Amino acid sequence: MMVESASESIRSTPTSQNGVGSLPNQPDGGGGREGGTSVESNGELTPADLLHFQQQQALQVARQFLLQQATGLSSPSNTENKQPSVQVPVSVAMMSPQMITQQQMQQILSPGQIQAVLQQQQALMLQQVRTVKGLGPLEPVMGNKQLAFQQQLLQMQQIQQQHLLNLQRQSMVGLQSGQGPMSLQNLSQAVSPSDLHQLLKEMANSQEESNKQDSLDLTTSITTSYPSKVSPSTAHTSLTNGQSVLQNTRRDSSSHYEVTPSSHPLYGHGECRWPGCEALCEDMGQFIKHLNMEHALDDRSTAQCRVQMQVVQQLEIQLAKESERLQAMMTHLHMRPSEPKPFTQPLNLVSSASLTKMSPDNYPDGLPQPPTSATAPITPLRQGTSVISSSSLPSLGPVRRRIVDKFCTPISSELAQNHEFYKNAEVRPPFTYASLIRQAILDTPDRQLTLNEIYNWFTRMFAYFRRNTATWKNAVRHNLSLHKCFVRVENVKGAVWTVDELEYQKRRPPKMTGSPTLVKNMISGLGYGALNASYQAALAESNFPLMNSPPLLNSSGSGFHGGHDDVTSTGEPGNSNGSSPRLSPQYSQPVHVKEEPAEEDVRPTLLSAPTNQKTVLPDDQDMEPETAMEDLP
DNA sequence: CGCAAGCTAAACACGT
DNA sequence: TACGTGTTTAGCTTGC
Repeated sequence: MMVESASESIRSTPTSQNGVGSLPNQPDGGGGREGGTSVESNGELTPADLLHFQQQQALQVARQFLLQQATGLSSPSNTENKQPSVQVPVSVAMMSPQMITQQQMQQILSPGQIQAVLQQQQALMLQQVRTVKGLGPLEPVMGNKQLAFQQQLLQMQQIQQQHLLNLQRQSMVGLQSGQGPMSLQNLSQAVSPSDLHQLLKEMANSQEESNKQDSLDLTTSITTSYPSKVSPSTAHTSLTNGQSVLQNTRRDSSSHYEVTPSSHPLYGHGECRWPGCEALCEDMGQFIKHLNMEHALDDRSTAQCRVQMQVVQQLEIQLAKESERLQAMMTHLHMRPSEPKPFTQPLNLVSSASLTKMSPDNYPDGLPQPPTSATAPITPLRQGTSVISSSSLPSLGPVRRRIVDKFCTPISSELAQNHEFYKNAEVRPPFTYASLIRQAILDTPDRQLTLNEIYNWFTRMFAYFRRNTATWKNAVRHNLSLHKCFVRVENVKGAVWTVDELEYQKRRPPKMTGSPTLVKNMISGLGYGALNASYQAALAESNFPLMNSPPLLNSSGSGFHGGHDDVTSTGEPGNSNGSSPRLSPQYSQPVHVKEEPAEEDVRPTLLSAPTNQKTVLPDDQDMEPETAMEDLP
């Protein structure tokens, strides 16, 4: 059977090899057409954020560049000279750009090491990029300076990718913090405008020569494994948006995207990047033709454009909102961005280690927040995947999801905070199908959904699931059938699915227990009490209604479903966390659980879920705790 | 290395 | 017959 799906396997394989795991989307990302799909998909989100992020990223790079120069470690001219002196594992060099911000590196490594890392990474990336592009080895023609700039560019692209990933993952939460100690403003203050301008200008020039094929689409870089898909133009474009200082780069002449013979914002890697279109175009000419024919000014295009505008708008709004929140959070916590803390890593690097450094309050958003962000970066780190592989993070597979689960990201919380993001961005939500299905079901007042309604919820809530329907729908069905926690009930309107909360919870604790390290870290870091407290606080703060409402206890079974389930799994596996006995079987509704793969079913008798077997749930209402939280838009 | 958990693919049964 | 819904099985990957 599997054999037959050779092509499919192949498609997914690459992704998994990347350490990203495979997603329904993955297939798309893997093969030809698919690749376009994913790429394009991401492209839909980026426009808005890009503008913001690229500014920051560019600034960051610029800052780094200046920093390096100041340190005398890596000025364009001496790039090759000094690096050999410091030995840095290639893996580190490769990872750093993706996983660690320069600040972090600076905190962890010595200047020399940092430089070495950067250089190694740059060299590697450069090589890879060139390989990808079929450019072959570096052309001798390119002077040291040019080379250096190109490297800087690559670095910038990597950073951009990283940020985009973070953005997608965190839905822009704490973006600025993610930048590290130095905020945009700080940076702009610290670095003279002229320096930045100069740097960018030069970078643009050098890049222009070497990267003519790159598209403007950042998303591509995210989805694919190509380290350098972000063309300098992208950065510039974005830059022009914010810092006036940064304007006047190569693109200053034109405020709009110009269709040069070599690049077009809607064209990249031989594919049309028009939302929803993945048409293959061998060259720019063909693309232009395609563009004019397929995407002419008509109702459809107009509608798509409108949608895109909304996406951008929403993202911008969310970014602003999240930034503001972060600001407030940091202010409240007296966290000084520039404080050189060993582990004040950007959110995306939050780990058990960093957690230990934080006080319970450090995460107003509670654990919930980090999880998402943590997932991506952490995964690669742990897995030691290369930068390249991690670059395709947007579509993390099982690994990511599992990690998230472990980090107890309350799905509801995550969703609450980022649902707009997931709704518009084709980013795979960092949750398992089971948790999503559960969320979908719990989101309804009745706590029961037909299969089709579940499908609709998926597509409504996640842009990601508007593609590859066959794949994920199959997965949904598979999950519904496979997991005991999902109970099929013959209802008036047919068969509906409900969640057996108890069963659902049952399967999670083991995980936590299973990973003593994680648990230990978390415990040591915050202590359960603290953790719980912070988590609750986070819940309370979370947008999710559910969070605010019911005390954990009530939620015991189903109530807390959303955030809680994950929470439970994480911090307080029933056993350890005495504070929140939520999981304790309080519901004694006799619902029969699926007979299936029952694990060592503890006592199926107690079902928290409003399982209405064969009939409409009478007491669904009882589960109000959940209902309360069900505010999912 | 083995196991568990997840994901994906696919075959198959049933009902509409 | 086509399609939707459910169930199952199998292969893979990843984390512990």
